[in-house]
Amino acid sequence: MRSSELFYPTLREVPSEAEVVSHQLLLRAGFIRKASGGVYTYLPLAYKVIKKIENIVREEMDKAGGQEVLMPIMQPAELWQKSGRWEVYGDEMFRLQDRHKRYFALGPTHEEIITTVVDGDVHSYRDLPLLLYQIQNKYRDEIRPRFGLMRGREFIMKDLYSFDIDDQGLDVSYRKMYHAYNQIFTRLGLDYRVVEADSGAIGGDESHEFMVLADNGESEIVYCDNCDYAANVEKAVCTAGEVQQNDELLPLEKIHTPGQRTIQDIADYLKVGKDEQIKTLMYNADGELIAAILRGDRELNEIKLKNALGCNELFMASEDDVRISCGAGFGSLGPVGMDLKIYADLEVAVMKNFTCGANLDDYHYKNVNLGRDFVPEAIIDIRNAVAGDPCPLCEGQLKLLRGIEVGHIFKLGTNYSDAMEATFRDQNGQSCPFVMGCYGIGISRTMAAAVEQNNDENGIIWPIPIAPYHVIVVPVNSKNEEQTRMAESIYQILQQEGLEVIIDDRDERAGVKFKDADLIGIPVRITIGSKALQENKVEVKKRWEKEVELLEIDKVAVRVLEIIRG
RNA sequence: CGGGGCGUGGCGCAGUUUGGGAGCGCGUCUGAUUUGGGAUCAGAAGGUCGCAGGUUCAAAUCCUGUCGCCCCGACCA
Repeated sequence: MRSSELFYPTLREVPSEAEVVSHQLLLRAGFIRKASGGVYTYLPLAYKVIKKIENIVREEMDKAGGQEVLMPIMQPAELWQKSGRWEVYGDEMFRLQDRHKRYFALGPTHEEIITTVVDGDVHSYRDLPLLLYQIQNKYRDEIRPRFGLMRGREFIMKDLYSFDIDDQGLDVSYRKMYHAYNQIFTRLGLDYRVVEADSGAIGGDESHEFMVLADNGESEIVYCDNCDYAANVEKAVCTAGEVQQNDELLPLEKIHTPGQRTIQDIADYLKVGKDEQIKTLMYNADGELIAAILRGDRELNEIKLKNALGCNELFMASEDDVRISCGAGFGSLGPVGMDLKIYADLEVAVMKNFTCGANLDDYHYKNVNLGRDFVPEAIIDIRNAVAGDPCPLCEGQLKLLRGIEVGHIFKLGTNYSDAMEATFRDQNGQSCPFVMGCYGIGISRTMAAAVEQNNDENGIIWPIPIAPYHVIVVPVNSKNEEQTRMAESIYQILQQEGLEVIIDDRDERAGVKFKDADLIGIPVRITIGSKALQENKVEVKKRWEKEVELLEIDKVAVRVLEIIRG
């Protein structure tokens, strides 16, 4: 491809709307343009990358026994009403009406459709397992689209749905996908981790997320420095820690603490450590007010609390509600004498003589002890894991990383097939619901994640497997015929070797060409300049290294192939 | 939806406080000189100041409404 003909409008300045580096670079390098919030056009370079990612995904899905289908984006409301998700999905689903006023959804996902199709034509256990997948646009009216392609309202996704006879079958399908996903992200050339995940609203008992590591990723993950354990912080198992054994229980003491509201306030005022206090958080769980207590320096994990309570809706209570039932405001709450259900974090059970609010404004208790001064409804794991926590599996310590969730695999079980009444006949002629799994990869997000992980101050550094082109040939001076001729010749040779090549044939100064080549992130650059050319040599430079190699012209193709093909 | 901010040539911004000439840098076009890291000089084109009302002799500027965008929070691949 000739630069002069390639449509890649690069920008010198950063568009002000872009905050994160992947968004900035994809805009600056002429990969994407915005149509509307969270909706983008993929220009030629971006679409090449997308297709490369898709093809790697496609190959691994096929290898794992998947069959590709294409499903409607516009889906009738009835299907969603049947599964119950027409209501559940709420404002996040795009809805539209046809001329007959019939409702449709723009598919945010395709469980309903695929389950209906399979139910219609798969009637026997003999036809299972069945693995069907699609790669296409999906739509979610995100509360807040952001970070360019990272969280769009229209995005490209691969979803595979597995249909099995029973849980054992699902285990097999799940493991196939787990393996395929590892193959995929390895082949994409990305640094990633698999973590145990919360399966969220979709339900199911096992779930893993595939995280591309990036410093400013949206998700926090913990991993063990000694074993294979890794989990989303939402899911990471926390342990109780050591009991403070030799401390005696001291008598409860009520202390006047005027104006002291926060954990920090009390730490300063009473000279007690944050880890010697407990905080009391009030939640509304399906309409019932409950208290969650944990060590003063810890953060509550709402997902863990929600899972433990088994409730549908969980949100922080208003201060007014709290005052009515506890008699005090947020800064002075505590479990002692509280008339609500109290859920204590595991750590609270091993603390002794701690400090907390007294349910009376401007008063706190000292030397509170669980069991003696109050009895919780349950003692459970409800805090966020932090770096330095003990690994739940071994003697190691947990470390913290940030990542971008690019893949997520779920065991759905019979949640959808039950709702959709999708069944087959087993060996005994019994009608059974399909046992399902669902396995997603955010294709467009993966492109953004790749940029997020691979860039420097000059631009993108594409991993070779997904680079839009392998090589860019740059004659330094476009007016120099000898250089131009040599550039054209190398361009031809490399193409004949099956490489994807750009030749920068524009009448631009060398600086402009170098800047653009770096910005769009082509892995290998071949520079043809006068000095080297006199010795019959050209420069080969890898995008991710500073050094250049001076090579005889007839050695260039071999060297480039070596770099690209490994 | 709550909080904050922004809409002015393609991009980045000033001008709005205190109403009266629509400006700057980059980019684009023409010509010349340049050619190893986003050149220089000379010239040129390009804007309903997001949109709709209102106030005023006069509105980018003041008022009301509305649309869009960005950031923080709850949601998620």
